[in-house]
Amino acid sequence: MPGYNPASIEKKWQAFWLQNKTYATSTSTAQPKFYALDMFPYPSGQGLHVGHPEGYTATDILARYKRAKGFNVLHPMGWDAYGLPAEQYAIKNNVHPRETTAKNIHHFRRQLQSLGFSYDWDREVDTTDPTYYKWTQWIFLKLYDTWFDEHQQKGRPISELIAEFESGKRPLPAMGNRQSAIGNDWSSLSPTDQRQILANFRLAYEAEVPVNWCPGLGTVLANEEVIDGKSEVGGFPVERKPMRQWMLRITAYAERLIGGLQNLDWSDSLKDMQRNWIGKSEGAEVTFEIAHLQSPLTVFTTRPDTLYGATYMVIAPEHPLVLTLTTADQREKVEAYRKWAASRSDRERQEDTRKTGEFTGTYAINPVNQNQIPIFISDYVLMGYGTGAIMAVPAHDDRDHEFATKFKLPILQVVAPLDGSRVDVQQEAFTDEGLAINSPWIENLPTQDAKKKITALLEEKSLGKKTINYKIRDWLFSRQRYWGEPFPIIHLQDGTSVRLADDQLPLTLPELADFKPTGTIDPPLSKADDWVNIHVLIEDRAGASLARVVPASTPGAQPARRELNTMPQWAGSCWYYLRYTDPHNTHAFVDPQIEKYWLGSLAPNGGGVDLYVGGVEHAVLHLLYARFWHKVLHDWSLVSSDEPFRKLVNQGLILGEMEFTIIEDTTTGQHLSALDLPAEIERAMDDDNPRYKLVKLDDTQVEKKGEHFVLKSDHSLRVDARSFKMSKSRGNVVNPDDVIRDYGADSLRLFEMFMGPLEQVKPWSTAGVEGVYRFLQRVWRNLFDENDNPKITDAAPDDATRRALHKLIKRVTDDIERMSFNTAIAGMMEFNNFLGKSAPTAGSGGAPNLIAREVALTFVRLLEPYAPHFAEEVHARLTQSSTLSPQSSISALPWPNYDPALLIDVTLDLPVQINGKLRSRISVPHDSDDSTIFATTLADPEIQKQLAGKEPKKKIYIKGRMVNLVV
RNA sequence: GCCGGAGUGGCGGAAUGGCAGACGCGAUGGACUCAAAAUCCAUUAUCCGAAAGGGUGUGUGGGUUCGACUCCCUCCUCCGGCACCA
Repeated sequence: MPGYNPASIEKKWQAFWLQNKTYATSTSTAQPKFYALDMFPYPSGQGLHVGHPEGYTATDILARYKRAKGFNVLHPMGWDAYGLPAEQYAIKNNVHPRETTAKNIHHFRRQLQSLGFSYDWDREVDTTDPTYYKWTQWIFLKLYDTWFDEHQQKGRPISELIAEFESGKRPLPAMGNRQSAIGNDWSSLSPTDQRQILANFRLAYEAEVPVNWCPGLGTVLANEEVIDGKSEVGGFPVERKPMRQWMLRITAYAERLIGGLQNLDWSDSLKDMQRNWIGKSEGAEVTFEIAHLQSPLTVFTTRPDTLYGATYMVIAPEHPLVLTLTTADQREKVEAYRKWAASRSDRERQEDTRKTGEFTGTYAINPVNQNQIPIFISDYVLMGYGTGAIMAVPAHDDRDHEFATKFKLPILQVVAPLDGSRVDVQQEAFTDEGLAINSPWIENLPTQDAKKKITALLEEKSLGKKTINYKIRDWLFSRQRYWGEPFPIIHLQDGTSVRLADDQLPLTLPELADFKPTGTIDPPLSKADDWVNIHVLIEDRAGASLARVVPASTPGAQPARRELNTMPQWAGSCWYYLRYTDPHNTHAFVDPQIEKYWLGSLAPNGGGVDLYVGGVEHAVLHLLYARFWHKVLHDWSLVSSDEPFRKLVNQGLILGEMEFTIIEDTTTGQHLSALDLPAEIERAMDDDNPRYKLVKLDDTQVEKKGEHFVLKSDHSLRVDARSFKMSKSRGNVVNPDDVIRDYGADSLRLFEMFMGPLEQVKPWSTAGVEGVYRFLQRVWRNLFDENDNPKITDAAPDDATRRALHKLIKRVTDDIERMSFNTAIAGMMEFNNFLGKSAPTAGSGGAPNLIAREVALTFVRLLEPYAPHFAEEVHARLTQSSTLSPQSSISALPWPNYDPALLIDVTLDLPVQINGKLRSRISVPHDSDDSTIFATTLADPEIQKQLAGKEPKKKIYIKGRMVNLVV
């Protein structure tokens, strides 16, 4: 069958590309480089959905374009293959997660290859491969061996900290109540004590922390993985519970993680999401003495200027001083409140924010005026933020106002509006900035100045200090799961832990027949007895301990146990972009020279990945975690840039096809609008045998009336017209395999790029896929006759065609550079329509003109990044290569250049406006001077009619664009 | 509530200070066909008008400008994120 037939050509070219390694990245570092990175997928059992090809096509277009521009392009793909779903599936179906993972990877790889992406498949990485996770463990140990020097704002080797302790340059920190026993001589400490001290500094440390324990999954979850008190995966309830966990000290890097955002080419919204997550707020800590008590209480506030308005104080129920502060007669009530607050889940707390609390019976002394103010406990104050205690200023804080009103506490105004207006703070808190009043130290100062002055005074009198707080908490880094990277950590009998020696990596995951959760807090790895119980020799490395696993019979060997937790799924994705640059290195996670070439600051654009595209769902977590690891590696001079991802784009979600729906009452056959459904109907639809059902309508049954869609047959019935997120339950999921089967990969790629701007949310449209499919058909028919013989001539193209072609080159090139793919495709469609007019297809009447070979080849060269199989096939047919070689691929052709002289039209067709309204148009030679243009304009009959003899007050000519006359 | 983004035909969208609606979908009419599909041609913001032509029009109201979808201010709506973070 002649004509464009994607099914037959796509397979052929995919095989050709793989066989010839057409898209292999060069190991030479002579050329300029371009690193186009996709967020690697979790290979789920569902396979690809249409959202994947969206971002992947965008980077593929850039990769293909940059190759044609002479760049050495790194465009890799891999698998983020550890993770809960594989383990859940494995437990349910009793297969090893390794098997399902391998199967899923195979499926994903086949699907991606069927889309024609130009990945270098020799650089594939798999986070579950021991040759990969060896280095994940190695980097973890780097974090373990790092402490954060606040002064230098930099991670430094733990050995340098030891050296500072040894030399006495840094005093030994206190160790709880053993302070006096420790002394101040590092080398006289026992190894156990030394290890305990160091553990307080390491970026990777163990801590007993209240965690989100999810009994349903048998694991703890990060805060980020808990949504509304339920697990993000599976939706199981989550409870708070203190457990020993591995933590990463990401909080130490908070300031640098904020600062680093500034120079990144990321969207503002994405940067804001990261900033909000880190949650920096500047304020002051203020110390309040407690009446009749020795120990003072410190609060954090961002409004120190309202200190005179503090009429009471609140501490969190879990605050360690609660019991000390509570008087005997209040004890019973306070205890009861504490118990009640502890039993409340996060969810309940979020849903019910009405203020509750209890008076402790004790008073604090306001340091600026010596007023005694009552101390309450309440769960609206969180232990995890600031100091877990606040000064309450009900006149100027909504939450304090609500509490004060309920507990009948005094409300004292200390800030007045700037405009002199009156506010009634008894009724409502005034939270804006203004002028300080009733505040002797700062009377009449505007808020900003008042903050500065009172903070300075507090510091002077040792009553407080300027403080910065962050919302971000340390990263909970361990999971009670089987399917993850084991920690290269050994627990000794003295209760301390020690890292494994580098040369004993990778620490491979033990084979377990039964990897189900134990049902207790013990992780599944506790079942691997032989693996867990080992003997080690402890070595001393620059003062730090290191464990080496040895046979039990080895002299000096001591019994020990391995860490039973595994790392979270984020671990492997924190550094995969580095591994792609040097994926087979067995000596290092990446070779320094290679890293420098691909990510170094010597690169023209300042280092990091040149383009990173992925879903917005990773806006905070993955991107924050990866940036954190990258900065630690940078502090070790192991990577040459401070930021990993210079330019980042989030592709918009693809929604399901637009749906028109109404509701049918099945008993009466009556139709109802599906908009604003009464609650009882909505409920009834969930019944097993629903009285009401949703009726989907064809778009021919519907029309627009005013603001709304209505039924054509009944204008009074409003139709619900909406696109929904694709979901199995809605039945609106589009499978890319089906689209490829029906229209081919090129049409899928083209359509996803043509739908609209990459970053935008947009609905799927099957008719739209057909539209781009027809476009490719038309291109084919313009170039080949009904027997697939080329309608091509070697004669030079006519002037108009040449000009149109050069305009197209410029347009497509500029549009790719700014990632405006939809408009580039529109340009190619226009050009093809132009070709169709000059070379009418057979059957349409006109005598078929032949298209110049040069024009056809340049056109498909521009089309290749979007529709590579199609372009290869056309190129091969037009060049009539009988044997296919790597050089015969269209990708061996350079990107065309345009001749700027050809972009200028010989005659200008200028619109003429009078007072900004279009009235006429004139034609002038493109090089006419202003006076010629105005003369032509005034001579124009239409303009003369409009002016009716009036002389324009002002004549404006915008070069090459338009003329405007002001009368 | 706070932060960010967006409002343009029946639909997806184009135009980032200079001809609003490119391109595509859908729709309508026509050609080809015994017929259908496919393909091709034409029309397609809206109002007035037979037409020529003219008026209006980018969520709302105002402003800046010779000129505003585009910049500034007000309000409204939708989407995304955060949310008792002191």
